[in-house]
Amino acid sequence: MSKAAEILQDYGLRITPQRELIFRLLMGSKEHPTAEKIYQEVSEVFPSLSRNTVYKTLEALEAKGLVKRFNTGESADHYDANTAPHGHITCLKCRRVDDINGALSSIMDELDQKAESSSGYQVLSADLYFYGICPDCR
Amino acid sequence: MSKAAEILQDYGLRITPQRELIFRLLMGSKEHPTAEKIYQEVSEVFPSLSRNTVYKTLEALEAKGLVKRFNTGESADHYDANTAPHGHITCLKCRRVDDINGALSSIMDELDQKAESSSGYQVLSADLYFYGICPDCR
DNA sequence: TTGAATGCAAAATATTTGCATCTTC
DNA sequence: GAAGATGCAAATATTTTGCATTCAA
Repeated sequence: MSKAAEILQDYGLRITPQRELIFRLLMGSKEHPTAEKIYQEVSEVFPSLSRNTVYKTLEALEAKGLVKRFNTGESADHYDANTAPHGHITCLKCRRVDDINGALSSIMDELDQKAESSSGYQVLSADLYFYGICPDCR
Repeated sequence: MSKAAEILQDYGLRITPQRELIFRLLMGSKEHPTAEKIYQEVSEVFPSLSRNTVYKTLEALEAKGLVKRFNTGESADHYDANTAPHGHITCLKCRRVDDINGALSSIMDELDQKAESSSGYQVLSADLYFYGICPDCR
């Protein structure tokens, strides 16, 4: 059984070929694909795949916390199977989205605390989005 | 001439009653309304207002940097006339969105630098979104 | 008076829903 | 066998586009 399938099982999700491939693709990608991108890739393997299944699958994965959905200012949402807290950076020219892992973790706590004390909210999570120009576009 | 109208003029935007009211409403609001919310409020004053005008107006304001558009995970985008860098915090229960002003500014630079050196991007801006439970919902 | 703003209708995009069929457990 | 997943079609929600009319400068 694939790693993806194991995780699905651990989280009480049924293993179907479509679902496993969608999740596997997300786990193995650093590209934060949109639902449409996933649909296009997976439907090459399962030509009968419907977008509905992609959305339902992503919804199920999101509900279990296995993927995270986010938006960088474009129309379509992006999905990410990297569930460790991390930031994202979007290139304003080519629109690619990269992860910022680790580098920020030391400041995150401080950030959360300041947000909490200044807002009066109980802070549960934070999303950090950076915008700029990627190395390739410069 | 209203403050809002003055700013519109300064930025080379024509002053129309609809546009002025939309911008005035955004400047005077701490509620980060959606396009639909703005449409509903402004169409009470101008019953013939079309959504198109709201979107076009927001687009013009955004292009001049007078308002900022963002998304907190819901379907509709929010608009904010507070253009100074600041964070947002969304209540996961009631979905209200508050500003986090000032409190974070001291860390922002450090954050940008870490993002820049870890990603190789040239960082131009950052958006910080916090999620939690607001004082009223606790 | 001229270029931009408005309003209406229709289109485009992304996502969700209803439901019948099929599959996993 | 039952609960859940899939796929198709249609619906919804948000935003954009085309175009004729009106208005601000």
